[in-house]
Amino acid sequence: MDLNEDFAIIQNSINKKFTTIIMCNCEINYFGRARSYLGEGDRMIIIKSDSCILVHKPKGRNPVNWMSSIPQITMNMEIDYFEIKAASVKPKEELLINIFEVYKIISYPLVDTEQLKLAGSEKDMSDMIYNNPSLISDDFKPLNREEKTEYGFLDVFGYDSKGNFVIIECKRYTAGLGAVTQLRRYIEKVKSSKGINKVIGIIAAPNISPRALKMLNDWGFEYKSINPPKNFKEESQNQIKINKYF
Amino acid sequence: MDLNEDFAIIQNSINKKFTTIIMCNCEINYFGRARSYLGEGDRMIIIKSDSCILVHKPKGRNPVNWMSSIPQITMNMEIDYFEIKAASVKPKEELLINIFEVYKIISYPLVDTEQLKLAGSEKDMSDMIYNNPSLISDDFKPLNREEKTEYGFLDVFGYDSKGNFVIIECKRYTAGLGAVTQLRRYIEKVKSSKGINKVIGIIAAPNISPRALKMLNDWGFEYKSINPPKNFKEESQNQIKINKYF
DNA sequence: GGGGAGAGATGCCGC
DNA sequence: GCGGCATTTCTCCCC
Repeated sequence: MDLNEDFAIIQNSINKKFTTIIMCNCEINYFGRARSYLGEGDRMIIIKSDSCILVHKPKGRNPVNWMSSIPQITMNMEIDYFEIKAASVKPKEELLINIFEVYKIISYPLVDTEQLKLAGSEKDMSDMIYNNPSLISDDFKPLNREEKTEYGFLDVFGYDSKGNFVIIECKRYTAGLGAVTQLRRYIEKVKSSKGINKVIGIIAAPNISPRALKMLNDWGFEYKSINPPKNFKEESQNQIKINKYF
Repeated sequence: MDLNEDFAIIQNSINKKFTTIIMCNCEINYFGRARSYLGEGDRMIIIKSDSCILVHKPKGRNPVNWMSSIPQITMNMEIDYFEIKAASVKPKEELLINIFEVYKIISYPLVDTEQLKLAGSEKDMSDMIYNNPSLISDDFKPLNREEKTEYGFLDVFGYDSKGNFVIIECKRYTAGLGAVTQLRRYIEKVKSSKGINKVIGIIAAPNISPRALKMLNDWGFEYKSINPPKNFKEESQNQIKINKYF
């Protein structure tokens, strides 16, 4: 196959909005949020029906270059190569792929109406704690979870039998310094905004790093080892907004 | 092509460590850091020479399922379908793809020795500030950049003519609340560890969110609008470790 | 190997 | 659209 033929096949496939895969020798320039250049080598180019375009090297999990949510992809035939160009206006970005040789092309219309079901997210974790407050302590009474407030995003909050306001920050993986400063920020804001002093801060995570634990202790907060649930489930939606509580 | 033939082609391609792409109808189960299920539909499966495996839906930038750095990929032929299984021990994970129909297969040995050159990262930004301290102020004297210390990762630090220690936190995009708490943590740590009080904290970023700016002002820190450089360059490597300064 | 932090992060959701 | 934040984040780097 010569390059003109490859060019026509690819252009036709993109026009029909088929999933298109090109294995080729190419060089790549990117201008936009950053600037990148990748010299000549073999790569796999994926162009999807929603005009998102990915370039993969022969190794590694992530694309080396990409562009998504762009209005259209244009192609230009030159003498010794052809160019695939993807451009977006906001953010102003441009991806230019010069293709010198094409090894393989796939063009096929894929149909997929299914959506991924996923369990084990941080939201599942906060739901679990909300529905099973004894995981935190016997006298924890949750009010709501996953609530976005002016001072931040509270995973779970409530109060205990001593009238303390309780804020729980969940992490589905090892909690680090960032988790502790996040919790600290929420607590400071709740204290100053709501004018309450009796606030208990808790990190709920499968693990916590040593330095994060030290910082947590220095700030008088608590750590509770909890794993995210990994089963698919339904749960009730009872909620009490934080602003209704005060 | 029947399924047995597809099975053999794919197994052979994986064994030869060729880049392998399969367009097919399949269902997917994932067990590991989370749990996911994706019902029957058309997808594209990418298996690279380093045994990383990606499953893409017909739309979207990110893979719907994936697995990387796994020792090997195994395949099993069943009656009406065949299974591709990727398993890792740490973290304990398993990806199971049941393939019911194969539409297209590519198998090709890609060769790519080039590496991406990239400009415009946060490191480029801190390098630029280090080499052009007047971007911050006329009397800023940088000591080092990108230094990992016991109290955190300092993008750029130095001192001014009044003897203030200056810590700069760079962000290549809009600085948010997290950037401010990060800076605050570094400054608190420097103050308590080094016993110095005259510390100036600066966020250097193209933009800053209103709430982050308010928090920055509340804490007495400063904001300097600086854009990351987007040109390839070389720079000098003169450095002074923070521990040498004190 | 664990921990901390960036990434052209992406994606989601709420204001 | 911006902002805040999770992600099976991934990746790099350093202890």
